[in-house]
Amino acid sequence: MKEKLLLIDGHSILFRAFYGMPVNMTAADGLHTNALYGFLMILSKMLDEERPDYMAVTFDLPTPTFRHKLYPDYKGTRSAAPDEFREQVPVIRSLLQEMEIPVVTAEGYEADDLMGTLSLQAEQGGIETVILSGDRDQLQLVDSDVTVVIPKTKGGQTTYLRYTPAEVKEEFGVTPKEFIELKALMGDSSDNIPGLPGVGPKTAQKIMESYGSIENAYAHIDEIKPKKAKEAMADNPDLLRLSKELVTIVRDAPVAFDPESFRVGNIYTPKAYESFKRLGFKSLLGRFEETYEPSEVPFEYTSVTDLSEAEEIFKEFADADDASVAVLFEKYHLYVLALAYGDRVYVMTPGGFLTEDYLLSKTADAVKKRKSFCAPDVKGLMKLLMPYLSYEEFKELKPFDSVIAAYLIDPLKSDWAMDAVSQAYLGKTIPSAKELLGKAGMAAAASGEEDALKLCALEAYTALCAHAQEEERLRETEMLQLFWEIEIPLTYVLASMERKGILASREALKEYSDSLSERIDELQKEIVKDAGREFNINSPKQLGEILFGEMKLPGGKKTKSGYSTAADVLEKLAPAYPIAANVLEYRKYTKLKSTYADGLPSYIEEDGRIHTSFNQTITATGRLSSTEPNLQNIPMREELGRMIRKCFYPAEGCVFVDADYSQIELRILAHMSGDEKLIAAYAEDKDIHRITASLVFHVPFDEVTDEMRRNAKAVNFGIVYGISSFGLSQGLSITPAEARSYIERYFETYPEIKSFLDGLIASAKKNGYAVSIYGRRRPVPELKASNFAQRSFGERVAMNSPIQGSAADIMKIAMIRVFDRLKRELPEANVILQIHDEILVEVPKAYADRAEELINEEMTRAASLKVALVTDSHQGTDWYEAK
DNA sequence: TGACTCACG
DNA sequence: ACGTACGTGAGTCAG
Repeated sequence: MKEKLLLIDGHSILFRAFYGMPVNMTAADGLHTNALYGFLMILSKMLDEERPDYMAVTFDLPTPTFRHKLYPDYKGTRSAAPDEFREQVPVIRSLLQEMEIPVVTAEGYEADDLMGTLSLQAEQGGIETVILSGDRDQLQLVDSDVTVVIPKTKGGQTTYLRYTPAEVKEEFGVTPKEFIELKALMGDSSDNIPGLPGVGPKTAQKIMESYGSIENAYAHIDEIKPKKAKEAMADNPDLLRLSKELVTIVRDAPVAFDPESFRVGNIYTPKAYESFKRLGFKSLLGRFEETYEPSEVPFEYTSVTDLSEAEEIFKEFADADDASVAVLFEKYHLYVLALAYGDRVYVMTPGGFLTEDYLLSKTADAVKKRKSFCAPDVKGLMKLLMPYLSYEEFKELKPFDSVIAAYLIDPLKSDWAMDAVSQAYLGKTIPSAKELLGKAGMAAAASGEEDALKLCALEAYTALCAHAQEEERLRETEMLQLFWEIEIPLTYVLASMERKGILASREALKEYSDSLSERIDELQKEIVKDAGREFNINSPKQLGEILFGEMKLPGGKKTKSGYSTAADVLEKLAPAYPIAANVLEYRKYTKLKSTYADGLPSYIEEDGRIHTSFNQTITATGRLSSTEPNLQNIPMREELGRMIRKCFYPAEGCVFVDADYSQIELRILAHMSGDEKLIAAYAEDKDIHRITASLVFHVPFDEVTDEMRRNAKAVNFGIVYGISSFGLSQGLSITPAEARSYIERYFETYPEIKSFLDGLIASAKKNGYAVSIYGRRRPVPELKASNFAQRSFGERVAMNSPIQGSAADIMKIAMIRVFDRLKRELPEANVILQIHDEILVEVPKAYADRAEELINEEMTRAASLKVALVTDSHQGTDWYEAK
């Protein structure tokens, strides 16, 4: 078995990776990382599959090469690569260095020449070579010892084309050696190699096939077929000679194959681990044999068990200039408390004289005394301190939440945690919670394991160290007000909602589940009967093969892994094919059963309630999200699913009051755009979709048909999502051309909306971010992409984010005000859920009317816009009835 | 773990 | 010509 050398064309693979990956991948500091990530994926795949003994990566240098001297216009047609790409080039060089992979360059030569030279030297040493490149420029090097591999991305899947001499011959009809002259004849527009005027790939191939070489072709010049080619050859011998010289890869460049330094070693080095982590390549970290936990961050913490010592520490904490508090807890039980101030970090766990009650009450007293402090997770802290700290007292505090601050500054990173804060603001790598708690999770903290104490200490310490810089960044980005007046007050509201939870009936869910099972069984039998054999209906792969492969239903391929069986595909088939209709119904029922009827009971706690988590640092637009379980996607649109809401009910003697904003996003659009017609339409307080239809289709209000209204409604939605004719055509099942005409008519009707939306795109392009009414920012890096699809996405995001983000801001303000008002005037009432434009409140029957009035009042007053904010509200003895 | 599907606003 | 509606989270399958 011969030894093997892997040569990588660094620039072209990086470039290929750049277009193969979404451009919105960035590290915490905003550096684009898509090409880097793609490069590393390709690299690791090649190492796995090729198992080379030696490797090197070659790069061009920016200085002119001998080819430029021959022909000053060489590569002259090339336009500059996008900035998002260029910033990644130096980073890949340093990553390679950290991975101890040799990088080869030479003044005056291109990467191709270096690969040509190294592969020749390898060949002479009895070593075979695999060249990995993003383009076909190196095919002339292919021989029995040299293979060229080209990654090809198709539908998200990367495959690798391997070129041996046979494959070159098959695809281009020439041997690799002849490929040089083929290319000289046809030229190359990307390198601006002239070639013969009027001769393209077809003619060039024909000439090479017939005569085998340019020299021989000249010998038979009279026979050459297309007259144009003959004349071109006769007229331009010099040009052809030049072209050949330009395309010929040099095989004696001043570089040397050095077996010692090219030997493949462990590329997963400690330094590379550091960088991968910094760049956010989490999925690659698993490849490191051991975790290279860096140079420990220089910090020490002291474990405190002595009561008098603790007293002293709480006192010092209360008096220090700045101070930080972190907790590890579960279900309102404190496991670990860490206090940091000055250069000290103290850790305490409940036990002995330091009871949980003591620690929490002392912490509450201390923060009340000092008012201002920072914490990695204010909401979590409040969930613990709530019994010791009233809402009135909370309002006096200035708790700086490190993670919320980091999220506001970079909301595209949806998994902010303290390790990321440390990386972004202190430039230091610290272990994540997951790493330190290990498999045991919070149980490690419950049992007081050393690593759990360390985690808590590290988080408190990091919050303290990052505080000043984060606050400064909030100031620079003009988000301090958003932070202090909306996000921070909201933490207490959310803590209260999560603590309270919502009652759910196990029995009712079980009954519902059983009723679904009956129909599921029927449908399954029916589907299997139609299919002619047993198969797993839940497997899209198997289902696709049955429907489109075996049963030959029309509809063809769509996804990368086979046939699409998504609802919109099956809906088209349903009228003609009962099996498609049955699968749709089967999916509806199994979804309801597995996700809701069978999924929810496991979240019901001893108090009979489900305590969801409202996450404040996930979404790109400023909305909340709900997890474990997600109570923001409980079925609503169809009656069958909606029945699940009967399983959620208020406490004994209470009712639900549910209030939602009416079309808040469209109203925000009216406000932000200032469009007079839309504002007037809302002022009349009539059906907005009908008014839009009337104006767009030029018919009197009362003569608007249902179809016209439906279309107008879809256009209204489309506007909010960032309109595109294709998207609207999908939504309405019409052609893009028809959709385009609807949009045009819409913009004729509401001209100020058109200019407003254009302005949003322009502003996001100029600033690099979209911004809500309250100054919430969302970066839109896609706007700079050279890829059309990505850029279009950026434009839609630029139009949608300010609207969705402002709606989120207003809802957050409303929640704070409703909560505040209820605390003061109806403390028996509890806000328990938020579903984006809706809040659900549990209140004793006797106060329900008062509560409803008050909720509506605070929600409608939450912002004063150019149009009224309107709410719809209901009362009920379960969620179904209240909505 | 990622792809697919589908529940919500 | 390119390829899409905006924002989420969870269950399931399959490699």
